[in-house]
Amino acid sequence: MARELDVSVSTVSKALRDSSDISKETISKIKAFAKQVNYKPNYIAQSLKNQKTKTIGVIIPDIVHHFFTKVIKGIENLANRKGYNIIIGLSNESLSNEIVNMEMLTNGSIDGLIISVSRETMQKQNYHHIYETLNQGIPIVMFDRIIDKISCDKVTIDDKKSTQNAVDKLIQNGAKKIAIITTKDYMSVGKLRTEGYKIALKQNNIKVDDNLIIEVDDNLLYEDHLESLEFQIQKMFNNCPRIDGIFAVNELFATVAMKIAKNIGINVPDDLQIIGFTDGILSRHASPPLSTVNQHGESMGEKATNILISRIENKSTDNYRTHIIQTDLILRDSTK
Amino acid sequence: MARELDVSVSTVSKALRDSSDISKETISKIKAFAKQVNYKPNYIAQSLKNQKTKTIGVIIPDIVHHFFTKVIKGIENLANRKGYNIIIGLSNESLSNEIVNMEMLTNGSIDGLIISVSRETMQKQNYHHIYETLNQGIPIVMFDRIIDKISCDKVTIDDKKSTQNAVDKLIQNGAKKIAIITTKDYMSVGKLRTEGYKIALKQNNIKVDDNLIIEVDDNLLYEDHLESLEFQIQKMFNNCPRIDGIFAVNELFATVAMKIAKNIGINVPDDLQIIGFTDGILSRHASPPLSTVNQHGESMGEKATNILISRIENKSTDNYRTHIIQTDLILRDSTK
DNA sequence: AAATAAAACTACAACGTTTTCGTGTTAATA
DNA sequence: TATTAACACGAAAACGTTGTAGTTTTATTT
Repeated sequence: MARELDVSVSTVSKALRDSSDISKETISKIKAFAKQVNYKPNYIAQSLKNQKTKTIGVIIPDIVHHFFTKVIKGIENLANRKGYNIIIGLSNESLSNEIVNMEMLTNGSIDGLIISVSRETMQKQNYHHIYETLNQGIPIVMFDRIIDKISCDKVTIDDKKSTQNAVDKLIQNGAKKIAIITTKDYMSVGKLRTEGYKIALKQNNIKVDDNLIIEVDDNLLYEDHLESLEFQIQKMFNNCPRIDGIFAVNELFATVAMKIAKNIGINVPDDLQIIGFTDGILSRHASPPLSTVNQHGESMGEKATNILISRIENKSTDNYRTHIIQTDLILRDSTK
Repeated sequence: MARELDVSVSTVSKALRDSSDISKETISKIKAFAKQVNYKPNYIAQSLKNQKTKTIGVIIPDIVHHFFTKVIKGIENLANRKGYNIIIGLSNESLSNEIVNMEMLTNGSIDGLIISVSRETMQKQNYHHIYETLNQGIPIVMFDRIIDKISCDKVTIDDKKSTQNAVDKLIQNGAKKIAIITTKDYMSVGKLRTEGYKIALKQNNIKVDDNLIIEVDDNLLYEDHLESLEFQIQKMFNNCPRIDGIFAVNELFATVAMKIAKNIGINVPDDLQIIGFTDGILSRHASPPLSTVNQHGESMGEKATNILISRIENKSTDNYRTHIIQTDLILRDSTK
C-alpha cells in the first residue's frame, strides 16, 4: 500500500491511527485508499509487535453439553464486545487431551485461559500443566469444576448451598424420604452437592440413609449408554419403594429417574417430587417439566471473561478471588 | 535461549529442527536445554514468517444447539489431529454479527473458514462479506445452511431425499393424513424439506393439503418463548383432528407437537406417528422417544474440516464440490 | 536574509522465528 | 605443502506492524 501511494510505511501506519504528525489531507487520502482496497492490518504482525494476541483460550471437557455451551455463549459475547476472539479446545474429559490443548495454546497464541478441567484431571489430581501455564505468566480463570489448591481466579456457584436450598424445598413440600443421585467423589461438584444434601437433611432432623445416596460413575456414561445409570436407579426404587423426593446433580439423572419412576407407576409430583440441576433443554421439555437449580451459565461465562480480561490488561498478580454466581430454583411441575 | 547457551539464534533454530548442518552434540545439548527451560517456539512469530496460522475459523449461528455442537466436535477433533486450532465466532442469527466476526477473523488470523450462515443472512440474501473473504483468497467451506449461488466447497445432507424417506416411512406405517411442521421459506433447509415432504405424498397419491403445512417463523422463537409455535400446532389439531402423522423439521418442533398431542388425548404412536429431524438429546429422552432423521453432525464437521485443510494446503482454487453426508432414520417409539 | 520553530514525513529497530548465503575450521586429497 | 571438500556454525533478511528518533520541508520571527 505504501508503494502504491508513494509514501513510507510509517506514514501509512500513522495515518491509519490518526497520528498528529500527519497532515489531514494525507490522512484522508490514505484512509480513502485503504477503504478502496479493503486493507486490514495484519493481526498476527500486530500480535507479534505488541506481545498481545487479543485472543482468549477456552478449554472445556465437552461441547455437546448444554451448560458448557451457555458458558461459551457468555464468554464469546463479552469477549467480542471487548475486541477479543476465543479459541476453543475440547478435552473430552481426558487429561492428555487437556494437556495437548494447553500446549497448543500456551505458545503465544493466547493472552489468557478460561478452563473447566476434565474429569480425569480431577480424578488423577495431576495439575502440572496448569501450574506451568501460570508460571509462564498466562492468567487462568477456572470455572465450574475448580481446583481449590491452585491459586488463580475462579468462578463457580455455591454448590453446597444451592443443593441445600433445593432439598429444603423438597422437605418443605412434604417429602420425607429424599434420595440424591450424584457422581463419584472425585468430582468437586458431585461431592459438594452431596454435602449440601446431607446438611439439609440434618437441619431438618432427617437421618441420612446411605441407601438413598446413589453415586453414579459417569466415566461409564456415554450418550446412549445409560444402562448402568438406569440399573442403579431401578435398584434404588426396588430397595426403597417409599421414596418421595429425589435431588439429581444434573438434568440427565433427573430425567432418567423421572422416566423410570413413571414406568413403575409412580406419579410425579404427587407421589414423588424431583429437582434437577442445570436449567437445560431436557428439564424444560420433560413431561412434566422439571424443577431445577439454574446455574446461569451465561453469567458465569461473562464473569469469567471479565475477570480474565482485567487480569490480562492490568497484569496484577495478587488477590486471586473466587467469585460466586448466584443460583436460583426454577419451580416447574415436578415439584408440588 | 541463544544467549544463555552462547550460540546464535540460527543455530538454536536449526538444532530444534534437526538440521543436517548442526553437529549431533550441539543438537542434543540445545534440545536438552530447551526441555529444561520448557521452551516452546512462538506460534505468532512462526505464523508471521510462514504466512500460515494453522488456525481454522468457525462461524455458526448459535452454540446452544445440539446439532451445531456435534459439528464443532467433529471439526475440533480432526483439526486438532492435523495440528490446527479452531477459533469460534457466533453470529446469533444476525447478519451484522456475522460480518463483524468475519472481519475479525479475516485479517490474517485464520487459514480458512467453516461457516453455517445466519438466518438473517439467508433472509436478506446479503452475501457481500462472504464474497470478500473468498476474494481475499481465504477458502471457505459452508455446511448445513448453504447458499447455492456462492461458489465454494459445501457439505450438507440431502434434505429433500431424507425427508422423503421419512415421510415414506410414515405412509408405509399406515399414516394417511400427514402434516409437516417447517420453517418459513427463506431457510434453505426448511424449503428443501417441505419439497421432500410433497414429493413423498405425491408419489403415494396423497393430495397435498396446505392446511397441513405449518410454517413457523422461528425469528419469533426464543428459548422459553414457544407460544406462537404451540398456538400454531394447536390450531392445526383443531382444524384437522384426524391427523395421523407428523414430520417436523427439527426435534424441538417434534417434541412440542408430541406434547400437545398427548395433552389432548392423542396416543403416540397408535393414533399419531411423529418423526423429527436431528438426533438430539430431546428426541432420545422424550416419552416416548422420538424417531428422527440422524444428520451425523460429527461426520459433517469432519468432512468439512478435511476439505478445508486440503484446500488450504494445496491451494487449488477450482473444482468446488458439494459433499452430501448420508442421513439415516432412527426408529424409536413415536412410530409404529 | 538568517535563525528558529513548527509541521510533515521517513528511516530504522524491534517483536521471534526461518532460511539463505557466507565464513571459518578441520580433515582429506593431490 | 597447497587445494579442496566436508562440516559446523553465524550473519542477515524477511514476515507486517508500531514507535522512536531523526530529517526534510515549510512557515514564522528577528
